[in-house]
Amino acid sequence: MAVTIKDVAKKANVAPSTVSRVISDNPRISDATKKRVRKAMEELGYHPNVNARNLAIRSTQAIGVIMPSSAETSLQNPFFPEVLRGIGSMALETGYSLYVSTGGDDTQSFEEVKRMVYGNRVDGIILLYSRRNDPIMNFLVKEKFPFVLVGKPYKKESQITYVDNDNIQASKKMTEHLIELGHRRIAYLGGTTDLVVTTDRLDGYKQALSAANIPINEKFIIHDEFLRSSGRKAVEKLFSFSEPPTAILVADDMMSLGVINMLEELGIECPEDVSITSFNNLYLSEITRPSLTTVDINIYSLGIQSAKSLIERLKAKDEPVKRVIVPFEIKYRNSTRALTE
Amino acid sequence: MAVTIKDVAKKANVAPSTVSRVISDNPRISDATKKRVRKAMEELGYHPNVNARNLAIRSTQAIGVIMPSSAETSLQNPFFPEVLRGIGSMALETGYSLYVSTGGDDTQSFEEVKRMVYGNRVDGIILLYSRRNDPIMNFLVKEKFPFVLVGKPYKKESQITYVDNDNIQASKKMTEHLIELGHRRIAYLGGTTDLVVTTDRLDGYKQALSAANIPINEKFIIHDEFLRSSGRKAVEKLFSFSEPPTAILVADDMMSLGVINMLEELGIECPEDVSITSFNNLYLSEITRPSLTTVDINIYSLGIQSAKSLIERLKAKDEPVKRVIVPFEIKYRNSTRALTE
DNA sequence: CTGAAAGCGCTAACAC
DNA sequence: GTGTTAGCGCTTTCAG
Repeated sequence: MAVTIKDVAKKANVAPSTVSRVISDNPRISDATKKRVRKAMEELGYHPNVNARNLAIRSTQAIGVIMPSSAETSLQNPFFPEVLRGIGSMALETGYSLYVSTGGDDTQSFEEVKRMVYGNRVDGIILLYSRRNDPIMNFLVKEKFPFVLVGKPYKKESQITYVDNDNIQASKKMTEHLIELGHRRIAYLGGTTDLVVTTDRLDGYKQALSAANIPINEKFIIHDEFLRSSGRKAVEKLFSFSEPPTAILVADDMMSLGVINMLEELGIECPEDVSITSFNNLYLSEITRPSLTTVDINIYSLGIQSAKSLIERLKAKDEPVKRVIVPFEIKYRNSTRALTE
Repeated sequence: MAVTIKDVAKKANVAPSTVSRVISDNPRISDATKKRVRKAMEELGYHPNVNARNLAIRSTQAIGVIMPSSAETSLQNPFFPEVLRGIGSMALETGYSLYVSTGGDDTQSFEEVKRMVYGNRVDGIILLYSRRNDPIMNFLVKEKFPFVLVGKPYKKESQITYVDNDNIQASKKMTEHLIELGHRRIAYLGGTTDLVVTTDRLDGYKQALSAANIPINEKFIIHDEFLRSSGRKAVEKLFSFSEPPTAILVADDMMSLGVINMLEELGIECPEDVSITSFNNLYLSEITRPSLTTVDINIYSLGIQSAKSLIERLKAKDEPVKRVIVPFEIKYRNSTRALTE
């Protein structure tokens, strides 16, 4: 087997405990022996065994990251690698490792989480999505296991540390923008209503309409899986009305791509015939045609902040529950235009 | 602390070793005691401590996944979540966990790998990219640490287990398709030549041209970061020739998006003015406009196979080095058309 | 300042 | 079939 702390101890003529202290840079060790021990470590090519260490200190220096169950095509959404990048960079900086669960179906996802929690694999967890009545989140809460949520909790908001954008506000601002451009018939296309982010964005939309005294037309509000053809019917229907929308607020960049594509098949051009606004500011929203007017939600920063909050909590058990709101910024591009009729 | 194997042993009136045997479902334990022990575990809410187990068996049941250093925008490429999904599903099935390194810069990436390897954090590693003279791969080879590569090794091919498509063939086929469509002036746009996949696809392109007796025009071969504006100059130049290309073989779907976008800004339409073929068949290649004629490289399967190969290797130390070639399939869509002039 | 020794929770001979 | 007993490699009192 590999070289252990004992080998180093022997070579440096000290006790294993001394070596251990050198590793953790304990100030009570004389510089002389420190130097000697380090030299021995060097020569032997010693590297501490993390497992043994973790067992002894009952911690793992690892955090678990839970993606939504991959049944959904959602995983192809570049949102995830991007948060991961943020989380990863913070983890690196603080010496934590990343354990990732990519899901499978809901049951498997849950199993993975149990393994992480019960098996002492990770010290804390970051949940990359928020939906109502999520069994995993309920489990984490029940077990009092440290975790932070990326997104807004469906309930028990005050008891859960989470990192989110102000999606209601962002959506409201975006809708107001459309209104300023002269649009009145504005539709909302969102994904599954299970996700809190979807309903938040819907709320913002409604608020803006109400504030502008535009009646809310329930027929203009559609929830569907727009990535697949199933969404086509919905879009077709939307434009079969005698007074179809002149603008659409779409809840996600990937979805927008799909919607624009469907529209084109129906002979409806964006932005000429209909303006589209979107969310997330994925890299591709800039290079798609038309480039998307979209809300930059700062995905990377969501990752950074969530990792930061979790790690703070792990270091100080009594760290208070907190909410971190990452600012958003609207990117004005070419998928919207003023209504001139 | 949590409930341990001893607690269960006591409660079930057996020795800890018996409990351990029940956990691993050792056939030498009578069904009666098995039942009794399981009941005790149930009642106590016992879950084995993975760290302790790992320490005892000197293994971690975890595999490390190394992404390219995230300096590159490449991480926003949905390729990664998709392989991850494949790897994850295989890992789940076999009881392995996933450790992910998201990079940071090259140095940090390397550090992470060392931590994984030396710290005994993972049993094996999957490298998600292949480039020439990659220090990480060299390190892994030198340390004789079990790993598999997604992509083709730059050298020492016979000593490294890897999972890849036949990119040369795929590229050749695609180029032939363009030739059949009547194109003669075909350009190749690829990413950094560091990546083996880039050069493989270039090779296939060249082979097809040569086979068709079309001289290779070096001015038609461009390597650049097409995601950013830097690529624009290259594209502009390409179309400033008196005889510009009528078709372009682009090495990646995301890149194709960017290229089509640039072309449009130059007033060049796809497929009317220029045909474009692409690689990867990301989900978005179907919903972009025009939808992309692209090579489906079966990303998910690349993930599955790489995990499978690694795990086989981990289970049998003497498992031979192997090469797995995942089949590709060309998806014919709307970014290409026959040349009629 | 440093050493000795007792664990952390589990597995794996080796007995019986 | 099941119990006993050493470890796995590291940390951490407690002495000195």
